[in-house]
Amino acid sequence: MPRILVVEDEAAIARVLVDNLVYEGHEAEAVADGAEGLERALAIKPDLILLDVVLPTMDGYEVCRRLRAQGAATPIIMLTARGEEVDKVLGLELGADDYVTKPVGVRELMARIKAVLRRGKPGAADGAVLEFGPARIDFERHEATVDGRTVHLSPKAFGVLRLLWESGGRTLTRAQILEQVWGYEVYPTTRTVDNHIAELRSRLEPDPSRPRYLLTVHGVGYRFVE
Amino acid sequence: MPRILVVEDEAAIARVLVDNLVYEGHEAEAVADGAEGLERALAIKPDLILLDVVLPTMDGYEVCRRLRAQGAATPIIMLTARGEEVDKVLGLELGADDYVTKPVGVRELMARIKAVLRRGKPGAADGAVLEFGPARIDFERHEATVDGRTVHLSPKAFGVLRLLWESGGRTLTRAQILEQVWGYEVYPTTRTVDNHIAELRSRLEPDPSRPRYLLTVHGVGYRFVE
DNA sequence: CACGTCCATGACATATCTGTGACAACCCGG
DNA sequence: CCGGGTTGTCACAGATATGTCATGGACGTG
Repeated sequence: MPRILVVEDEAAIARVLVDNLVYEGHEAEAVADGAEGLERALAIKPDLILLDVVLPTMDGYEVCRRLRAQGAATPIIMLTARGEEVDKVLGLELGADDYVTKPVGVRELMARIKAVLRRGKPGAADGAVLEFGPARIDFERHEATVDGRTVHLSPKAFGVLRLLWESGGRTLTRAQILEQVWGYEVYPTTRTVDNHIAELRSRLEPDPSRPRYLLTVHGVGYRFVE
Repeated sequence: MPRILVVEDEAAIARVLVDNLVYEGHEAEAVADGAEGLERALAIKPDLILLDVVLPTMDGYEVCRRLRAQGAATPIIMLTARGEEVDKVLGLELGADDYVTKPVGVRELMARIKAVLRRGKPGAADGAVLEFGPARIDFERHEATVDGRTVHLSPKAFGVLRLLWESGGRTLTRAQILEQVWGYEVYPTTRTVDNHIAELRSRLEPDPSRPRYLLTVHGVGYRFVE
């Protein structure tokens, strides 16, 4: 479960953010000033930081800079008031991964958080390449090859495979897969997942009728083993 | 240890840059205006100069031009705001070795610095020519030829192609392409990207209806393979 | 001011993806 | 070995995404 640190001095805003983050299934914690934010960030090593620019004791820019100076690669989304010097924020994106202007719709913010988290997933930056058997999948390039020949995979298939891979062998239910790959809004039938699994098998498994990597866990869901 | 001069008037950005450079094991120094930058560059003969375009007293273009006029071969990376006159930087043969648009990820910038330093001096011509199939694109000169015959490419098309090329085969979404080539202020429809891809294909691909180099990744975006 | 280039937009045709349902094959516990 | 629930497979049609083209406006030039 992604752990998110909110650094925001306005209590009302902080509360809204934390509530929503928790509702979305994240683990969220808020602190109210810059120095404390920096400290907590280093202590709990969150997966993402929502960082207000205007803060007591130390402003957001400074917190961001210091974190980076210490080599922290944690994704950071800066929160700026509208009309604030956007250029400054943008220039400073030399450290931040995204920025949003307040007031911001919660939904949009959550979407950006998802985007940043996904982007920062293990391997997203460098070699997001999965190899098993004769297959080789480069998620960065959206390219899949089997025995050197490129095979075509649909976007959804890529998504499912990536999720299963990133889950490191754990079994996921169809509902979990739908939630992760499709999103929270649209819920197709769980049978739909089967189809994409079938696609993956038929194109990647050496013997599609006898899956060796994309395994069915009867009564539960699917899992991927390298 | 490589010595790097940063010419950047916004203190916050300069600080971030210097911090990161030092963190990466370089020797870094920053000055805040153009005239001073020119002076320091001649005085300390750095191994690389990071040069902002917008500067007090003398803009980056001018600094670059004057340095070259004096025979300085120091590699220069220009920092421009997104969507700013990239053409100018590239086309005017100012003698810059690379350019990056702000905001830029620290990681990417450091990578480019490393690349430029490794490249040594011959720099300029080195990385700016793309050849694939019958096509040859010289980004320095804004010149494209197919089978020896010159073909015309619009500035935007050049930008798109260069971005895709520099992305080394990664798939970029239309939004990413817009962000990088157009800038963050103006957001044309994502369909606009399609048009420029179409232009590139119709002029560079041997068989425009069956693209071999400029590939579509359905549901995601585009990528370029040599 | 007329001209040409560049470029964003929209409409349309086409290609591709996706969800669904039906049925067969399968698994597993009685 | 049987039966109920689960999964594999397939084809189809609706939904989406993309290729393509024409239009008109913006801009710079002569």
